[in-house]
Amino acid sequence: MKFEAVTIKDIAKALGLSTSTVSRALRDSYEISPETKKLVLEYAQNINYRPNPIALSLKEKRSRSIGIIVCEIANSFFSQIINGIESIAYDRGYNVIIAQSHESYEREVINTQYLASRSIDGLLVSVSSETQDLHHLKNLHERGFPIVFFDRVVDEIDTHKVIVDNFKGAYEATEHLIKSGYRHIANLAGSEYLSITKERMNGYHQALTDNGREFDPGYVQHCLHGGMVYEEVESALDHLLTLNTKPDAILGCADKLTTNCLRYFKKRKIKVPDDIALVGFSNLDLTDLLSPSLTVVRQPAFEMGQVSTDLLIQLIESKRPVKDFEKRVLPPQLFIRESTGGGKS
Amino acid sequence: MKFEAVTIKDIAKALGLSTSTVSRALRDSYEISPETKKLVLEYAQNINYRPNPIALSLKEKRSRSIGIIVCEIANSFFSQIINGIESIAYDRGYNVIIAQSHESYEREVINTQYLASRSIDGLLVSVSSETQDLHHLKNLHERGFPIVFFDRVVDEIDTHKVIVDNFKGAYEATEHLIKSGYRHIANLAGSEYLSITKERMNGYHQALTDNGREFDPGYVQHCLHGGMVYEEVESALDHLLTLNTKPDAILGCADKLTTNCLRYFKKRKIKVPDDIALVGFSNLDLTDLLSPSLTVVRQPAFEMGQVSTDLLIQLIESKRPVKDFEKRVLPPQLFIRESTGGGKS
DNA sequence: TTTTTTTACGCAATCGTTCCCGGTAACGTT
DNA sequence: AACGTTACCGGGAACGATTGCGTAAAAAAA
Repeated sequence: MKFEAVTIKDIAKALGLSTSTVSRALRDSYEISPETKKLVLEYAQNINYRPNPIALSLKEKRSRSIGIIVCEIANSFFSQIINGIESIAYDRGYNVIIAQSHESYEREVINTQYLASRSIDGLLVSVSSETQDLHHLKNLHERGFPIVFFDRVVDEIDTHKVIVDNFKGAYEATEHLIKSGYRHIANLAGSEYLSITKERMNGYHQALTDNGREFDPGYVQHCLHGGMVYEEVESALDHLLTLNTKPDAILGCADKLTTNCLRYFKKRKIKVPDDIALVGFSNLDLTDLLSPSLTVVRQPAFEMGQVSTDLLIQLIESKRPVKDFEKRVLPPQLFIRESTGGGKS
Repeated sequence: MKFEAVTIKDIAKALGLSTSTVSRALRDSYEISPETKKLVLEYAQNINYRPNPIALSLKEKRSRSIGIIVCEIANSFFSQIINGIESIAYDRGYNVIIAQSHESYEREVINTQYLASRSIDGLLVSVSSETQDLHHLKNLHERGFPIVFFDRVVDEIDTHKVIVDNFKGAYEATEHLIKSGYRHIANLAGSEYLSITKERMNGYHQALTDNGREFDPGYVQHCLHGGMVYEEVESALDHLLTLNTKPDAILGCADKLTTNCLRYFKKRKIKVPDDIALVGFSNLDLTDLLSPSLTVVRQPAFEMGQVSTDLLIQLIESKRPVKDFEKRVLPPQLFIRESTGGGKS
């Protein structure tokens, strides 16, 4: 079942003109008389002519679309980022194609190749939890393909990057726990390969030492898939809760890590914050409605999407190769609620 | 900064062949000798040749991509649907382009036109809350453009449709409330224009009358933007709670309607389910973690995405115009939890 | 040896659009 | 009258790939 669109040729034929003339008339060229222009424009309007973007892409060697690679769109943080990306991209006349890795390295590679072969003009990437090897992206980057990393960035590739101050976020969250009187703070961390995991780990570490606590590696548990797999969280917590001195507070370093942690506690009837406190990185819109309401580090996701897209489009539209790359750091925000014994709200 | 891809011409030149030969060799045509094939294939492999999909699209008059129009991807129900769509689409070699209406009719129209002009092969649509006029879609449909509606469907356009049994979902939820002893059940409904609103309304109505209750229109409050705007929910609830006989239970007919309802109760310190019970349509993954845990009608979102995509691709790949359209109805599922006085879980 | 068939490849058109050329009027300048 | 300008428009190549058709050489059949 095909769908026949009207082309510039149809207009030319109908009006007894050449395609060149029609094309120029439509683009308002000075070489075309006002009468002809009017004629063409009106006719085009009538039959609802739309230029074929495929043909344009072929000619201009650009598709005016950008690819996004994220782990999961069913994740508030990333869907908010995508909204930010969209808001800028559409304004600047770019289309957006989203691909999900579902935290799988393999799918990330496939998606990258797929998007690259779809002749997109640039790529916005947040790598998967599993990703260590970066050849799939390095390859593109070396051939001059515009890439911007956001949130989960990588050191090995030199290009624009947009992140939040994960160090600060984790630092403040940890310090808040300490100031609230918690003594044994565990870190439920994501994949060790991720930049965000390391940065948050450092913030956690620093907050501990700055406040005269010692950093105990035994209190750190990594979940490779960042909480996507409940069993990973379960076994991490099982481990933490069998330690000699059980932690009395937990820092959840990702959205699903935090909510699954809460789910675990609920299942075991462990009271938060009475038995154990919980603070987590989360961009969910309803952490205030959870039981108990969650103290969270919230990230400016929408803004992150906007900034990344702006940088990417700069890269795409730059006449000559860009060599000076920047790293934008956005501030996170701590919301104190019941799960750390904080105020109701 | 452009990115030069290797073309079939480059291969032809390098190997001293014509482009036709190279093309045929790559497509494994019988007209090409085994040696030439091997030569071409190996060289193509070496320089990492990928056929230009834009050129292919132009030639074949199809882009192997489908458009999706939803109100919001930052909504579990829709992001789950999108995952379902993706899972089928990618398997069948289709790309997916997502556009959000944000419940705005205007943006829906713009997005439709945008997608249509992007030469997508078909469209998967769930209309916005505001949508009444359907010219933008009718237009395409009449010109033979493949469209499949899901969730929020429209009567005026005859094509494949995939929905859940909203009547049943609302009926069972309402009946559950009645059986649980609630006497005055209000309906916090979405936009009056939406099919799902009407169907759920009917289920609610029928459950009341089947159980010897009378249907009181005063207990029905519509929110045009389906809970996206908190103030709409607020004023609806304000109204309901000033009635002479206040409702003692509420049926929230959309995800955000339900969560914002809960937010309202929390703000006013209204106890659920003691002061008032709440059951809602929701596909959130953490309704079990809310305070109180929510009794919900859950919809098979992923499956809905799969079925819709399958039908759309059938439409796209059908040789002749399809005249026989089907309406698939998927079953919803009721999960009973604390918010209606139900079991812990 | 001649004719026919097969094999293996190239030429050129095509998809929709843009844009470099080139061409032809009409008009103005010397 | 001869030439230069300007205004306006068309021809055709190009973008990357596919494909129907034509054809040379090689192989098979006569």
